[in-house]
Amino acid sequence: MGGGDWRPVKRTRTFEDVLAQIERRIAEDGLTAGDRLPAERQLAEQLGVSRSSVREAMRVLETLGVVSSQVGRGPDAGAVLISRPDSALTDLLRLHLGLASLEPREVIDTRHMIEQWAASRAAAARADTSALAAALAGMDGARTAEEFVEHDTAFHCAIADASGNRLIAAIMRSLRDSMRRYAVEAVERLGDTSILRADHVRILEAIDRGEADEAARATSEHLAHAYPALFPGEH
Amino acid sequence: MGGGDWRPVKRTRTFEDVLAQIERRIAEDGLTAGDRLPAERQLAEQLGVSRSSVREAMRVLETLGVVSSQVGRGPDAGAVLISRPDSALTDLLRLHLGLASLEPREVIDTRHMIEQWAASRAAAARADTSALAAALAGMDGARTAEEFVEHDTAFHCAIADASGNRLIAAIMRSLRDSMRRYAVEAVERLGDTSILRADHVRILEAIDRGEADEAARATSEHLAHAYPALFPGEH
DNA sequence: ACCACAGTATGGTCTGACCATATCAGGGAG
DNA sequence: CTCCCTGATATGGTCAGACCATACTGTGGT
Repeated sequence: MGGGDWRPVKRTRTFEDVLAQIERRIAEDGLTAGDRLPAERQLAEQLGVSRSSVREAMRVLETLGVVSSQVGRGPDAGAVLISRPDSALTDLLRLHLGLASLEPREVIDTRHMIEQWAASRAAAARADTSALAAALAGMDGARTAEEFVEHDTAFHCAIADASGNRLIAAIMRSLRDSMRRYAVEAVERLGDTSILRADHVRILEAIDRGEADEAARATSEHLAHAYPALFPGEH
Repeated sequence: MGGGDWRPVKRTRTFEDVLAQIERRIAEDGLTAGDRLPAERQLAEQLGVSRSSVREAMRVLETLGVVSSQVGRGPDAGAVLISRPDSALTDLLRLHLGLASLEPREVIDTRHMIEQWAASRAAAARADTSALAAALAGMDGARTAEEFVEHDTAFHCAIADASGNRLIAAIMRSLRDSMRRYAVEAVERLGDTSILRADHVRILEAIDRGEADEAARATSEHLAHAYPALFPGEH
């Protein structure tokens, strides 16, 4: 073990270099959603790497919800910058739940925290509640548990949207997506959803009146009602 | 344009099939962190696809913090299942911040929400505070802004860890990582960090005494102190 | 018992080819 | 002139095969 001045020939993989270059270009050129990246073959030539490496970098960016690749020709073809953190977060949560490295309880608690915060914020900002009302109406017309959960999800995501924080909204949407299966089971187990409906109305009205504390409280109690159905074994 | 029974030859890309297969295998075989996936060539042969497609799937899983690839030979080589949502979240946030699809304010608010919740939870659970104390000591010995922020980050992440929710902790870590640059600038702008230190002591003691509300309040006020330095332009 | 060295399985990269798709550019029919 | 058909073309998606660097494994010699 000689001196400490050893230097690795190569620390980063080629596709990581490509990623760094693309990220640098995004920052320097001020690219935003909607702008196009060079074609794969072109990018490979520009950076002096193979197309495979460029493709692997593209896959990473696509996974992170930063680009969308379209085949064909024309203005819409190629790699276009987008901004869709939602699906990336959803995939991330789903996989880590599958690996049992995250427990449902942790996801539920996170959702509780977010939702309470969002409801309070939405009320304070006197946000528009038409989306919430529409989701509520959808829940009334639901004929199956799946359909009910669909509109329930829309309701709760609408609250997150109304908070005005897109990061919160994206996390909320991902949490709901990754928990969808559990939610459907819970609704089926519950049977009567009238209590949930009353909760929703209370939340909506609190936001409508701009009562932040009441909105947070109503949300918290609503989730307390829903929890036993989600965790039938616990108490 | 004949009848409507047209069937697409292929709706999903090959690497997406591979991803689905791997995910299915994880679920069915109950694989968890530490288990190994088959080698790329072997997987390609098993699934009847090219190695490139397998590699692209691997890149996705790696991006999501689900596998780690090691070259060479032996028990530690190959694709090993891991569970590291942190880096994936960090990359996601950093890129979307760079795309200007997320504003710093949204990240800051999210952090505020999380930290308040975590402090309250940690206090309620009477969590061990030795990690917090250690981080606090590190801040006292810090000679540069970078060093200070380093230990400050450790302090706040320790609170998130103490909440017992790994998802929250992962989000917290990612938020801090993606905001590191701003934090360093803020500390340099602030100069005197004695106020921050007093805040930290107050938070730590509240958690130590199990006073959840006081812990949340102290955290909130601490962040209120730090905000002006983060957004010097606003008021 | 130890060590040096060839063997080998692994991921990382490159090349070149072919396919499917979607637009684009012309040319012919009306 | 307009409309539609058709071939050219640019794009991502996939494949096959090769080579390299790395890191363990086993073997044979000391």
